[in-house]
Amino acid sequence: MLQELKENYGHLFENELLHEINKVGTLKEVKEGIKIMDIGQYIRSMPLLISGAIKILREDNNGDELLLYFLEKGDTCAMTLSCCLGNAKSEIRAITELDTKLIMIPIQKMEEWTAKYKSWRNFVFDSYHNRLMEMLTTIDSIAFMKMDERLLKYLRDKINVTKEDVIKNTHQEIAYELHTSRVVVSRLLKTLENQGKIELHRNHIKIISL
Amino acid sequence: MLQELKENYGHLFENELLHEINKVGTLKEVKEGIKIMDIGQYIRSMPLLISGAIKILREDNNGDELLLYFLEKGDTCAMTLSCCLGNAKSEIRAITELDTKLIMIPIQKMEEWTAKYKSWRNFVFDSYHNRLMEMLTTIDSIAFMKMDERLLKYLRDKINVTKEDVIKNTHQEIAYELHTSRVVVSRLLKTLENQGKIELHRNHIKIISL
DNA sequence: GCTATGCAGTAACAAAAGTTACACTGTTAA
DNA sequence: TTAACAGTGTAACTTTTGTTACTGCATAGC
Repeated sequence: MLQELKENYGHLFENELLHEINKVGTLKEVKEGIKIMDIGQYIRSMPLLISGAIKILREDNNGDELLLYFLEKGDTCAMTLSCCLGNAKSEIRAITELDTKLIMIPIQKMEEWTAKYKSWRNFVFDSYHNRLMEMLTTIDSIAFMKMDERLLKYLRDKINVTKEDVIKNTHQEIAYELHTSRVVVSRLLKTLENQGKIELHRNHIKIISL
Repeated sequence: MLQELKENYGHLFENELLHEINKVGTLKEVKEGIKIMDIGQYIRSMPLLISGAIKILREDNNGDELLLYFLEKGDTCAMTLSCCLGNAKSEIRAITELDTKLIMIPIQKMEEWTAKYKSWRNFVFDSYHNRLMEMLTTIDSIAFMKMDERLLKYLRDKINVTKEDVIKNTHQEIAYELHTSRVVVSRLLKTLENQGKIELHRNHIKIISL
């Protein structure tokens, strides 16, 4: 684990902290599509992403979903940080988008390290900053953009995360994450296909140029 | 200023920190309707709210606005915190909603106090937490609610902040903050009036029961 | 092979929101 | 006093999004 830690967090944390993380953290490998945190669940540990990606979703009372953003290598979940401190329940759902490696750190260490290591404080503040900025981007999307633009952004974000030119999702799944209906997604995807930007296939979408 | 500090932040900060704030902070009184921070502006100090309220707005490329949330007594602006650390520009606009008293703290103190005072760290983390939660609420509104519900929530939030039963805004101003059109706001307000929930007047709205 | 099922395409329609246009009414400024 | 203007009410219309319904097609399981 120390090897992976150094590769991904070596530039951020001093050696002493890296060794502390190595001592108390546990490496977890999670397959794609696994729910690793749900709304209302209590949070006992904090994840540091080593590889892969996690999608963060919000849900309303009716069970309607919305994709908020992705977490990637070097990220941590600011929502988790946030909830740790308040000893509160999770407000979001987290599902692995890819096969993912992460180091789980017991929340007790949080406060200790925040006092002890400046690099840890900076990391935590940076995480909060990044998440606030992502949330602003999300708000921009749903407040200011029409569904066709939002769909385009969705496709772009997706290939950015997966590093592939094929999106393996059904129209229904995309509809859930954008909080719209399958028919609307099919309609808009079809016009993108007519514009030569994508190719539609059963269960996957080939990206030509976005 | 020390008096006001103790009243509003005495339960949060130890005496030593209160005195430090008193030493380096400057008390500012700002009239209602003043823009105290704009998008793209650099941030040099951090505000602690003593009284009044500030509304935080987001704007897109076309100049379209959206109200994100209000800051009140005891709050600080997590966006400011966030930008201080990154030495970045403001991503939001801040306008006083009421006559407002605040203490401005030079950003240099931020890091020093974060290392030195546990209570300050907790305050900063709490602020981040609160802001993330507000952002989630905002996302819930625009993603899951129809315009009529959003308008109702807007009116409720407004009277919560101002502690009055009269909202002194034109339909056009409300439309800007909800990012919709004046006609739509007039239409929805009229149905609320027909339901006996409000009374419409020129330049103000009387709240009956929401 | 056949059938059940899930996925995608499409039409037709409904609802919500946005737009344009214009009338009316207080208020303000000349 | 009168003209200009800002704020509001409302109708008519368009656009966008959501809904329902039905089709065909591919695949998995029998």
